[in-house]
Amino acid sequence: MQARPIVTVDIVLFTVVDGALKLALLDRKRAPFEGRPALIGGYIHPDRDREATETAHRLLREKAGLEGVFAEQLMTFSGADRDPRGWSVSIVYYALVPESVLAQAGVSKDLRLVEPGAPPSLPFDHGRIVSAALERLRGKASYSSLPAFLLPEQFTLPELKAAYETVMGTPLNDSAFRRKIGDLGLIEEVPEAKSPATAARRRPAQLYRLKQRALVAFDSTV
Amino acid sequence: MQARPIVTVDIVLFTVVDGALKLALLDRKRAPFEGRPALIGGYIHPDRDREATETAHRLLREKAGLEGVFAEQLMTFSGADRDPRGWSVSIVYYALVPESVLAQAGVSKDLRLVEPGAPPSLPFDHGRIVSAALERLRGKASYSSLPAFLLPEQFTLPELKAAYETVMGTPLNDSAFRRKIGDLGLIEEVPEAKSPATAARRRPAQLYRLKQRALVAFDSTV
DNA sequence: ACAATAGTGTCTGTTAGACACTATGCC
DNA sequence: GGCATAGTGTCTAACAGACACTATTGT
Repeated sequence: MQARPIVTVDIVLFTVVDGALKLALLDRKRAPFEGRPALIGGYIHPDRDREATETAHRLLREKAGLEGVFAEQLMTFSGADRDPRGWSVSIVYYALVPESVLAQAGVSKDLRLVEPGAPPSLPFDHGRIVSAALERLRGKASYSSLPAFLLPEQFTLPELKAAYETVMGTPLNDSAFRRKIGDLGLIEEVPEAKSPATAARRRPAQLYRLKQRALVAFDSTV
Repeated sequence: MQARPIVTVDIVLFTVVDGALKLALLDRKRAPFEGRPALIGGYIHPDRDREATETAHRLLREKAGLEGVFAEQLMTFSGADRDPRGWSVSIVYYALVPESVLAQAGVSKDLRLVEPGAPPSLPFDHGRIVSAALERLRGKASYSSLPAFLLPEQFTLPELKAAYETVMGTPLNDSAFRRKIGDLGLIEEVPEAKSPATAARRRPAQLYRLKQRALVAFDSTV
């Protein structure tokens, strides 16, 4: 029997701050590359994780203090050269979290938010992984309600539109956006709920949330 | 340090026979599930494979006698319960091969071609894997030249259209199909080449092939 | 000439973007 | 009333499906 490869899970964690997409990194606590910012990652614990998805959520909890975050498998990177410890496999997830959640108590203050398009030089093949995650996020955003996971549980359509624009990097047409969102049928009105008409704002907006089935849909694959 | 999971690569191999999509299975040579038909699979050999994609191609070569087949990563399945040998990770690829290649000398005669929509009961979680592969194939076919990999290197537009229809399971409009294929820009005419006007056929058709860049595009991810 | 398949042109209904318009709140 | 943001209605241009038409071969 051959030696088995090392198996890890890595997470490309995205959020939106001030209308800009950000990538969350953590400084590595151990060799190799100790002290350098890198994707959130760790070993699979066969005795604690029933599945790699559980590893991903455990890592988000233990390393970042994040609970119940949206995460989906991106793809698996492998090879002899990507990790100095030897032949390795990394099952990579991408995750989306609202900025408001990052501000909550219990969430790691060590998370570094960087520009995902031009991140600092990253260890392993994490640079390539981030590129692949960005591409997937953009590709999938346009025909799904993915960007909603960057917002609080309840959100207005203008907020959702801004989240799409941030992810895609291009402005959208307002009425076309509303039509499309309606056609997708993934979100629903929160009855009787209007956004607070805060300070500079004027007319309050209708609040929406993801339909339950939309959440379920995202548990399965691609 | 924890025990490492078992790491395997499995391949969902598709072909088209008489206008019907088929899934190729191999009888397992070893326990567990010895003798039962299953996906083509095997261990990563860290000393021989530089990358999981190389494992996939090596398995296609060693177990099925297939060389240079189109293969792309689908996703990774993992967990404590999917393999009786213990906590396991399977990096799954799907592959497309023309029927003509399966008929060549050197290709394993043990390949069993079955209906992918209703395959025999499969060991491990291979049933779920096949469903996911079918879904991906259908989802991706419509905006790519994927079905061309089910055809010989040179093919006519009517053949390509038939391949699309087989994969998608629905008839397509002819002129719309030609427009779309042209817009995608993934195939090119083979200069001066017409299909032979065989027996029952009348007017010969222009031959096409995938552009080189289309082949490259498929090496990267989703 | 005719049968059969390859390939093109055009008509039409649907959809996405542009943009002007109305609606609702605070001051 | 004025201003800012929310939300709607409508016009138009691009596109996909339908389908009739032309083109090219073997017999």
